[in-house]
Amino acid sequence: MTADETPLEHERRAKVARLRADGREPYPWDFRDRVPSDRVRSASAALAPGTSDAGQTFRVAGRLKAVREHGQTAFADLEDGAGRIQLLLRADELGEGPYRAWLSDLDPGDLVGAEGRASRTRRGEPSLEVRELTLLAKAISPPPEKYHGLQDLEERIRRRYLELLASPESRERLRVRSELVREMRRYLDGAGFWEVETAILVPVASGAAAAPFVTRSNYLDGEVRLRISLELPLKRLLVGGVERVYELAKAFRNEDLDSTHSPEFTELEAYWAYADYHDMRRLVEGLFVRLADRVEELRPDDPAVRQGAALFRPPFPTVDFVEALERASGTSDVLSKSRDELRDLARAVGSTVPENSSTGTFLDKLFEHYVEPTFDRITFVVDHPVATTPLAKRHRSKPGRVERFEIFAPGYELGNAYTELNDPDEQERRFREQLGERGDDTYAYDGDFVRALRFGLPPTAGVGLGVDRIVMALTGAASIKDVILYPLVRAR
RNA sequence: GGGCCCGUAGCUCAGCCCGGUAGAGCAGGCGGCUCUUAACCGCAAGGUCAGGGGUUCGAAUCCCCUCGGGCCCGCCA
Repeated sequence: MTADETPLEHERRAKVARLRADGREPYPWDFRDRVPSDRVRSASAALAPGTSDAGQTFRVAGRLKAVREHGQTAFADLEDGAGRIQLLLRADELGEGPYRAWLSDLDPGDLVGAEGRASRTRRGEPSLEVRELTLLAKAISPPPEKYHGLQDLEERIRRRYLELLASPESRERLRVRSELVREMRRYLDGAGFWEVETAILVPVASGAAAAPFVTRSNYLDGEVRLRISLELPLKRLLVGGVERVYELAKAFRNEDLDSTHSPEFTELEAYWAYADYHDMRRLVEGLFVRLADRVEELRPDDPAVRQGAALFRPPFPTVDFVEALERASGTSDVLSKSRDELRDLARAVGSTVPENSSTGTFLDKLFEHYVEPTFDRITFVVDHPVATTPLAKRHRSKPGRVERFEIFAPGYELGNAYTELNDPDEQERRFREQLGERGDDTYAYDGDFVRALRFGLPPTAGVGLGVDRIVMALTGAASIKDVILYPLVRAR
């Protein structure tokens, strides 16, 4: 036994050695002409129990899930991407010697190819009556327990492959996410948006107030950061004449992981020239309907999905940030309160944000405390105070406000959109006001972005959506870890 | 950062309160069985009880520390 080998693994390595000694390759190169297992299943369905169809030969390949030996007959479950099919092995069909050899050489977890004919057992189970069996890859380590699977949450995350191979449900979650992301792209592609990729490694992490990951470039002989949002590079593209653009990719924030936050998360940001936030709301609502339709198409019988999809169907309630906050908190004239007054109000409701936080931060804290918990459906919060949103254009008719909407699902934020601020001097002023008010959790000052605005950014609407959270809400996932394949874990 | 909880065989879990030879099922080994499907029956095997320290005649069990994880709260516009 090698140092980290368990007795089980030792046993299975011995089988590999036995196969090789026998001239049979335990890791062959290919297995041609296989069909998905559901083809066998449907061919079997037509048969009478206890019969088989000698007319057609099928070749299937997949993972061996269970072997039920029964003397001169044995049953095995083979699982592939299309599902599960039972293999029927008979000593009189395979020959006593080969039959015995197969049963002693094969273990649950092995990848095998099988050739045979469709049949149905006496009890009616669709099966493949096997004429020939080929080991395609020997599993040295045993799979998780066949009935309970892999339960330990830590193991499920650290060794995602084990969860996936043990649980069709986890593979299904992965498929649904993949299809939903594809649908987002299809929707924006169809609306004439170009998909682009902007830099992940940046000199200044801008576009949001969050702590970046800092790393080092040997080439630059200095620090670089991982982006915390996609916003500013995308808006620069509109200065350059690109009119509709989106990026669907990861952003990184140096923060804790909990049920709704992950230090690396997937964002969808889209920018649309010659449009405002009313246009953007229509675009987003159209996307939500498409996603709701798609997810119900994918999982029509899943009650959590039915509930999730229903959330994403308009009409959505609209809540005015200031009115809602004033009503819920019993405070009047929130917009004319000083930073210190707002700080005291936030303190009074238990917020422990730093003393020197910005006016916008205190307003957000108050909103979070008084209004957010009341959302029981997807809600659009609109027209935030200017101080909360340094990159948004001031409201055309409501003084002290910006043209913005924020989208909330019950329990967490899904996205954020506004008519983009395109006045370079006002942008510079707004950045500096925040910097002046407070130190480290403000938006990083991106001087080059202000310089870009001086060349003219068209009137523009932009949106940022949390892709992981949208998938959560649509599928009824309780934790972001259910929709992110590899959440950040400590090395062990 | 604070509080509570968890870590026992490859996997799923008992045992911990109230200290006294470390258990079961699955998987694996050997034997039996020609229609099972969490197959079944018999036999044998499998352990750094997360790690370290302490209390005790004796610690998986009680105490302390460390590591990893979970949940809640805080922080993260």
